[in-house]
Formats: sequence, C-alpha cells, structure tokens
Amino acid sequence: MVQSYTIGVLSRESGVNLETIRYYERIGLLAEPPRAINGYRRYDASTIQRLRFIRRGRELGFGIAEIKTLLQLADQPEQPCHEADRLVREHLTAVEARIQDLRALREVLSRLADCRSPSAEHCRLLETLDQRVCGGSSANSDHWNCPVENL
Amino acid sequence: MVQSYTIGVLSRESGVNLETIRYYERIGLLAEPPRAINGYRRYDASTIQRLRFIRRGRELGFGIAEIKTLLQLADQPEQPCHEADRLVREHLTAVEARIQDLRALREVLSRLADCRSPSAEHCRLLETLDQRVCGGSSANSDHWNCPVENL
DNA sequence: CCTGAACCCCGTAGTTGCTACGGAGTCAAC
DNA sequence: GTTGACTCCGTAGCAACTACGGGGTTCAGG
Repeated sequence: MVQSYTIGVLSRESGVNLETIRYYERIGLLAEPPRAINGYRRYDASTIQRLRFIRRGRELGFGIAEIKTLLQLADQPEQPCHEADRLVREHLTAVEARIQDLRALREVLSRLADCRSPSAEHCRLLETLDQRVCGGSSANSDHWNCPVENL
Repeated sequence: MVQSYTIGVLSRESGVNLETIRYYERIGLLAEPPRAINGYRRYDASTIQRLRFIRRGRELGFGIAEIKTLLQLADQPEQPCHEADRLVREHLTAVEARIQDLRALREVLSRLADCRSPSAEHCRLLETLDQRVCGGSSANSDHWNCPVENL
C-alpha cells in the first residue's frame, strides 16, 4: 500500500490552489490521477514535485504551453537542453522589452504626477489624454499626435 | 445637417478597433449613439476625441474603471484635479513595483540563459524548476525552498 | 438590373489563467 | 447523530478585448 495524498494535502504541499489543480487536470497539464473508492483523487509524491515545477515555471512567467514543453523536456533527461534554453532566452527578451515599456511609461506618469492644478481644466493628465497639451492653440490638433512616446 | 461618422471611420480616426468600440458601448464606457434610418451608428467628431482619450488612457495602463473616472473628471473642468493626480500616483506606484518584479525576474532568467548543457538532466532551468539546483545532495529537498527570490 | 465588394448589424464564444459559487456526497470525531 | 472539514462536479465570473457566423445595406461597375 503506497502513500497517497488527497487534493487538499497536495495543494498545501505544492503551494498550488486546490481549484487550480483541478483546472490543470482539465486542461491536460496534469494527468488524471487514480481515484479512491469514494471518488476522491489520490496523488503520489511525484505529483507534488510536478506541481512545484509548474508553480515555479509560472512564477518565472512562463505560459502554460511553455510549461507543458518544459515538463516534457524534464522527462527526457538524456536530450540536450537547446529547447529549454531557447524558451528561457525568448522569455528573457520579452521580459526586457516589457521592462523598457514600463520604464517609458513610468517616465510619462512621473511627469504627470503631482499636478496641483486647482482646476481639472489644466490638469496635466487630463490635458495629455485630451491631447491639448502639445498644440498650444486649439487649432490643428488632428495629424500631430501627442508625444506619449511609442506606447 | 451635421457631419457624422460611421463606426468604421470612427475606428480609423480614433485608432480604436471597431469591435472594441461596440464593446465600449456595451459596457457603458461610451454612450449609445443615435442611429441612421438603416440602423447604422452615427457618431460626431467629439466621439473621436473621446475615443482617443480612452485609447491614450489605456496606453498609459489605466483600467476601464479608472478611465471612466477620468472621463467624468475631464467633463467637470472647474473641479480641482486631486482625484486625477491620485490615480496617476497610484498607477505610478504599481508600475514601479511591476518594474522591480520584472527586474528580479530578469536576473533569474539571465542566470538561467545560455545553458549549454549537453543533457537536460543538468539543464539550469530544469534543475531550478525541479529545485534540485540548491541542495547539492538529493536528500532534504523539502523545507528549503530554492532562492527564486520573492517572485 | 445585377453582381460583388465593402460596409454595417447582432449575439455569442473564445482568449489566458485562474478563482469562486452552489449543491451535493463523504468521512472522522465527539 | 450531528457537526465540521473535506471532496466531488459543472458552471460562471474576471479583464479587456477579439473573432466568428449569418445576415442586411450601400454603392460602383458592367
């Protein structure tokens, strides 16, 4: 008779929400486990590891599809890890791009912050959104888009 | 007879996807426009401005609810802009936090990148996900969680 | 007058990755 | 025997769109 865990224990041990575990099963990320006579799912210790693997992958920002690939790779220890490395680099590139985006955004926002205008009429944010900020005069506001830089 | 635009023109002029415009109408972000005899929506120029306002707000990362607030603020030019400023600062804080998160993530990923292990067995990424990376020996891998720092 | 392209209408479902809800069955302890 | 904690299942909700399908309209060219 082998050690087995109910889904609640698995959840606590792996740090993955109970409902999320069932969700992973539904989408085929986790295999359907055997059931006890009462219908309860019975997991073994390796599933805890697998779920932790998944959780860490998610924390690193990998998508479900990518994690599926990574799980397959991890299950074939003799293969070289080009594919895993490719995923990491791809992901790293995306993260760096996102950081750049957010930095630009932060610049814009910090220029808009701390506007103490007594009237919303000349609030920096609202003017920016209205695009009135850059024209000066009210004419010709059509083809010249406000420099909320490439975001 | 007043200038009016069909939804397709509005979409091109505002830079907001046509289906998104109808979506904004459904969720009450955009008022229901009058209709032509054939049932087509008829918009005036101010709606183009309004949609651009919305688009820029979205590009700055504001949520729909926040944009709803900002639109109301913009419609009341005599009020001071505390509320707009609060939203900006709140948002700025969130953006900065997100940048920090992503920076930490980038560090972890760049340590994992460029792993040229000939076997997935010792691939840095897979070991990290498996949590084998930090123990050294195979025992005692349970209570000591791998330092994928606070993310 | 007819055809076909380019519009427009509407409702609904799909996306991502979960999370929550409701109603019901099960189990161990007191 | 009754509480309380657990489990089951299917479905719906979140954000913010995007896409699809099946239909009606408008207009220019032949």
